Amino acid sequence: MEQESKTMSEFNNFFKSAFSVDNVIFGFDEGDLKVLLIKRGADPFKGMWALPGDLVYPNEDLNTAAVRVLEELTGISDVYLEQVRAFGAVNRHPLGRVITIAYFSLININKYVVTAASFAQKAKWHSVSTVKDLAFDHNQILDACYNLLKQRVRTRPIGFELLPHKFTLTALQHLYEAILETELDKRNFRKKILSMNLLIDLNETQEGVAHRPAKLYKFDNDRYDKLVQDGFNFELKESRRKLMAE
Amino acid sequence: MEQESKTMSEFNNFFKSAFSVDNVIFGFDEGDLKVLLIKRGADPFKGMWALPGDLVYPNEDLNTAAVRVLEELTGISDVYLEQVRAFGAVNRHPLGRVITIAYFSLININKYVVTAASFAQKAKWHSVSTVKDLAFDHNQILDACYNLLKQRVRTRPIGFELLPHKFTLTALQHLYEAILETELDKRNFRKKILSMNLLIDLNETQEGVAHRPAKLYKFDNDRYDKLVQDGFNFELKESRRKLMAE
DNA sequence: TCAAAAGTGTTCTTATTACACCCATGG
DNA sequence: CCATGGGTGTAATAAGAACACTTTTGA
Repeated sequence: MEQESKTMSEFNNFFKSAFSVDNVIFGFDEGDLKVLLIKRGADPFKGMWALPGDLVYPNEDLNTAAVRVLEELTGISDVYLEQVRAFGAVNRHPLGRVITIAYFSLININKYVVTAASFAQKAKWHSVSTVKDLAFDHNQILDACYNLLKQRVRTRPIGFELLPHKFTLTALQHLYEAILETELDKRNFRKKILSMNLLIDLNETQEGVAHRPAKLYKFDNDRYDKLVQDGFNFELKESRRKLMAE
Repeated sequence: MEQESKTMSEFNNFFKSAFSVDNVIFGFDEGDLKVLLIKRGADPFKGMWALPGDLVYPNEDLNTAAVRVLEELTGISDVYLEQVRAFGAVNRHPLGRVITIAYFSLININKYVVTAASFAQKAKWHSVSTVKDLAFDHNQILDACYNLLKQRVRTRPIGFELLPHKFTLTALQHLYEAILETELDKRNFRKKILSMNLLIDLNETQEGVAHRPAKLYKFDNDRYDKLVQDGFNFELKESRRKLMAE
């Protein structure tokens, strides 16, 4: 950062801008990857769907602001949250120079509670695959966040963040298939996932399903924390059968 | 982005902040990964080394500002440049609320020309491995950029950006070894690199070296552009011998 | 003729892929 | 007893890793 050569008045000119955070909140439901959007109640872009976000308070860290936006809207905190990048095109905001820092977060959609904020802002889950025409540059932001999610999910075991505490291997596979927009081979998927020893077999099964009940697992946080230090790999490949068929 | 519920005066309060870009400019010389730093001539942090950066002009895109900083300092434009992320801790800048957007760029160090700006700012190349005690939060920024570089270099063929137009396979291997801080097996490295068909054999050799002269290659941009569309993989692994020896 | 780096293949091991049938439950 | 999804193993292929000697040049 370098402003030595600027006069004080020049320097002050720069302080006419603001920054915001926008949060791409992902959830998983009915075999489908969802994103939480709000309907704008005022101009600009009144009536359009937009990513939840807010201006960052003068004495607030960026991450804190992103957590706050999430918490006010969903009632949830303590979730997976990651900064993606800044979006700062000059004309991205009609009311002034506002750059935004994009985050994505992964929540277990069942924990979502309708808060006053989400009610007032008409928050609603949308299938990621069908979202279009968002306010501001939010389509671009969503694309960037979704692309990073695809990459992350192949290289870090963060998919679990989108599922309930107890889940079946089939649910996990469907989650990966939804995020990666591909099909995975069931046996290879299970072999790979189980060989990582990141799942704990709960010795419980589903109840009330009209077929053989599946075993339930939970994610092994302790073991994961240990593995993280070595930078282990967590890579998933798609079934070639489906690729050939295309 | 959401500021519907704020009054105009509240809204204006937010416009008391500024943003900057900081650019981690990497070069490669004498088998060593370098970063271009400037010595600060004024407070805050007078006399300390810092990343080159500047406040973003009110009518300037973030990327444009990053390119400008690079060009003013080095005389070079049209290089590999990528945004890393924003750094926005409340107290990261002593003079006010200034968030910064970090970029990294890769330049062929031989193309670097000492500009008036770089002279005035006492710009100097430092070995990345020995940098310490930078101004502001620039150590943190450098770390983040270096980590992303390590990842990028394993998955995208961008290493060539740091080399002269014509280079030897050994030079390329040394570059990768310097960036990844590891040793690579010569035969496996060559096999892998050549099997990608991203290098063009120039049918030329080094001159004036006191040993068997190496063949010169250049990067095949056209072929790379074609491959990019499929999202091909470009992965390098280190020699296990060295890992075992540790 | 020596020093210094260039160049080159094969074997072993590990990881990935393809693939099909029986099992347990509820209705 | 049927429909539905759960659960399992093996063989073939591909990719990665280990490893050592000969070649070419300038000094």
